[in-house]
Amino acid sequence: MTFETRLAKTIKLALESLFNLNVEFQSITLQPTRKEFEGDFTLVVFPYVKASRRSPEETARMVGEFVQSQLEIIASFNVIKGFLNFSLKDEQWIGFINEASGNNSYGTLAPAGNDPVVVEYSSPNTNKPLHLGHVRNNLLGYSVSRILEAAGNKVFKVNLVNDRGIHICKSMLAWIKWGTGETPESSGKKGDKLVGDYYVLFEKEMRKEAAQVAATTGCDDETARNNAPLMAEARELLRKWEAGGQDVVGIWKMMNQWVYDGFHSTYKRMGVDFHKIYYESETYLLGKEIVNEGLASGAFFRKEDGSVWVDLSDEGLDQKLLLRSDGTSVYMTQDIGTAQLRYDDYKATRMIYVVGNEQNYHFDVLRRVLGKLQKPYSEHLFHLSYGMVELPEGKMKSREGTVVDADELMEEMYKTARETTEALGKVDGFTEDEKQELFETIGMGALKYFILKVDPKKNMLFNPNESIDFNGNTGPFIQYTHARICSILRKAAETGLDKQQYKVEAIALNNKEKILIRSLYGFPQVVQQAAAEMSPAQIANYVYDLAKEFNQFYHDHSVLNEPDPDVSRFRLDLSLLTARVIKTAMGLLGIKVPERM
RNA sequence: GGUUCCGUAGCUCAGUUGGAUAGAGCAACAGCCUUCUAAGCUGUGGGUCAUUGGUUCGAAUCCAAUCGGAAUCACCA
Repeated sequence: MTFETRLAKTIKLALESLFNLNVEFQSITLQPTRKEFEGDFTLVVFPYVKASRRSPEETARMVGEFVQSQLEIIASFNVIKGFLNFSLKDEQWIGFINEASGNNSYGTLAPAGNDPVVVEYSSPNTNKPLHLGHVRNNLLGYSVSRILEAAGNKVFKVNLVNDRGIHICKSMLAWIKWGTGETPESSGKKGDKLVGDYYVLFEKEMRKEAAQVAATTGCDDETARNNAPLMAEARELLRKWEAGGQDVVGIWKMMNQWVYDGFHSTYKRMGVDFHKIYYESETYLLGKEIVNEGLASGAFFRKEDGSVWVDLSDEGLDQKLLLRSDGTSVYMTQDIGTAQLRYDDYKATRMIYVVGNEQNYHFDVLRRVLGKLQKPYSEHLFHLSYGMVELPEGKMKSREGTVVDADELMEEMYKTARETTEALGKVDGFTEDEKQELFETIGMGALKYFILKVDPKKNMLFNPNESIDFNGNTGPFIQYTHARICSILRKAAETGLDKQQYKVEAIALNNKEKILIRSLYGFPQVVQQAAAEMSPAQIANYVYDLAKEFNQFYHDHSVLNEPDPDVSRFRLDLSLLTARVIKTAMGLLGIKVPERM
């Protein structure tokens, strides 16, 4: 039973016997006492003054006295206005550290197995390399998966690759027309970059044509683009692909494989992975069947031109297209199919889609459409919607060349980590391999933390001209704190301090120790909360505070040079648990922590 | 125009589900390495929590309106 639970139970008893007031146990909320006041847990008594018919101070004093006399873990209490602050006995806190420092998986739960969750993330197109927006998506998806696992869920990470459609045909067409057989091997380019270049080439040439069309016919931009001869060729290619034309499918497979090879290395460096990869080319037909079922059951309707629609006007939305008049499927059709497939594959109780907030409307419609179909899982879809990464000049635009490429960004982070670390002279005793690994750890740590510390639903700003910081509220700051602790642990192992025992009653906690202990004590709750809200940012902010608190403790008090052997030994446990929580928390963000840096 | 989201220090962001005097980092300035790693620690300055009302013991947090910004409203994905 947690300290809070025991306190709350006694408080409930106090309210009953002192004021004849019966309150819901759940409604008694204790909060950590703010640092500027003395105490560990605070009860706000204002809600009870009506029933007590006494002043807030008097009410608090009476409850405090009752609780202190009944509950042996309480050392003292104080009252400030309507705030009742309880202090726990030191031995309780020390006992907690003693127990938790012996628990290798402190803060996380074992997977229950009966509550499978599917997290879809990444879901790239195969015509463009991954950029900063994808980085946010991937880091969020991976981290949320880890956090849900830590909260006891069985998690399946899946990726749905958008490998078909008109956009792929554009890259293919450009490669066929102007590629002269170029391959990743012959060009030395990464496969996804190569294919992306042909997509850009197509757009460039097509725009030239469109400009001519517009000049001769005087039509608007959009019409001009649709009437460009290259667009007609691309559509023809798509028809051939859908008809299963051998040569087209061959090129398609080859070029997609180049892209997958390229993505694979990007994913690997980013440290993300998947249980299963779905391909739209393999799933896009499934949605049609379901739509036809809906048509038969009357959930959907057909218009005169043959197109199929759902009417959501009774739910305050619009009519939405589900099948084109030529019978081909649209985005929504595909998502209806993949939702069903995923449900069949995993019997998931929750299906989480990590997708940008520009698709909020789409997922709102998807859930309602599945509801119309009376699918049991329609209530269990969750769109984890995240904000865009913006540059100082606004949105990233590929046309203006302001897209921040994922590979280049990671390489940049590596270089900055190397320069900074070497300038500090921190790697003198390192082998070449160890250096490489350390620079990578620090560079990726800085990048990941920078992105994950921001609340997912908010837009965030990235300024390419200012390198991501390594000081202050950053990944390297936290990594550094971990490395410092590891240094203490190594030395303690050399002197044999870690083998000794200590006497609880010989220790009186100081303020910095208490603050640190309370933070450590709160870790499991933070994990649960982050899982409930699917917010890695909560983990990030927690672990930053923890690292800061350790640094303050470290600055004011020594572990190894402490003359009192009991205190020294206890502080070693405190440090050990801090290091472990830092490592676990950073792991939930997909960030490694070095033992030396 | 409809819908959804956002607005907190010069900049980037927190703010524990309605609690005490709104916090960090960066940037600026001033200190701290003979002591477990100075990627650290300490201090100074910086705020009408967009605005106005409402709800109540109590509001950055909840409600309404207004202002400002973003996304979306395709037989694109």
